[in-house]
Amino acid sequence: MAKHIKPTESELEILRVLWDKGTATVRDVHEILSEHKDAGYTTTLKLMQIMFEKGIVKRDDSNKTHIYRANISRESTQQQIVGKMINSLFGGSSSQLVMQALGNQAPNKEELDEIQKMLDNLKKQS
Amino acid sequence: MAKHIKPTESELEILRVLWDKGTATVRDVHEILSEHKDAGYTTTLKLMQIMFEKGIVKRDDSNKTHIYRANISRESTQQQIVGKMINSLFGGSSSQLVMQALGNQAPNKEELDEIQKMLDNLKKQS
DNA sequence: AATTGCTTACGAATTAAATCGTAAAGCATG
DNA sequence: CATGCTTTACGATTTAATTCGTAAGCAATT
Repeated sequence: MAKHIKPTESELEILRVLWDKGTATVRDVHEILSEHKDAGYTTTLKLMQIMFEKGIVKRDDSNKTHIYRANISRESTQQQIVGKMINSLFGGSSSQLVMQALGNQAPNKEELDEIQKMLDNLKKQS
Repeated sequence: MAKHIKPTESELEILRVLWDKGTATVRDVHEILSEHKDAGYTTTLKLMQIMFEKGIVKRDDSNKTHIYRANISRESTQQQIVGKMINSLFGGSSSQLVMQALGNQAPNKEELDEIQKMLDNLKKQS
């Protein structure tokens, strides 16, 4: 079940773009990345080719300019990474992570309500 | 203020031992790590020497067998890593991370209460 | 004092990630 | 069809992290 796929830091940056846009060419991705990072076009290309080989992204290569999309979901990736972090950095205690995140950077009113709702649900079950 | 120190995966494993025990020799650390990982003794030694050069750990070398301790706190390291993750994976929304963590692995009753307390505090402020 | 065992130091090899240069192919336009 | 622009492919280099082999020092034991 667990896909054991661990995107690297750079791969995550690319995935974020693909998750946001749905589909994108190498150039699309590169333009967005280069706002905050400077690496050549072929670097982005190469990374996306490697991601394709790994199965992290899919692509439509029926045209000259290939069109990429993510092949792993944002949610499952978040879950994987958060889960690993809970274990490696918080001794398996998710509440420790929650406290840290809340203390770190407080959410606004709507977000607080959302969290409260989730908390109420969990309380009912326990 | 921000120390811009980014421990690697292996360094984090060592830090966890040091945070737990307070002080430890290379052998102490190695014994614990080798329960779950197999790498030679000198590998652990080398890593800890590098961490010393980087300033991540301190050591008392007044005796032949050096005694190490962490030089960055568990809390600040957690904060740094969680903060980075919120930005890179959750678009800056800490509540998204919180929801993910809670859904991932539900805390027990006491932990839920603790989180509730924290939430109440945040609500008062907003 | 020789042997054994544990320690640190340190160079070197390995592995993995990221970067880039160059070539070849497609396609539009003069 | 030649020129120029954009694309992919791919090998090579660079950089960083991890791993290990070997030497040297020190201390206890024989």
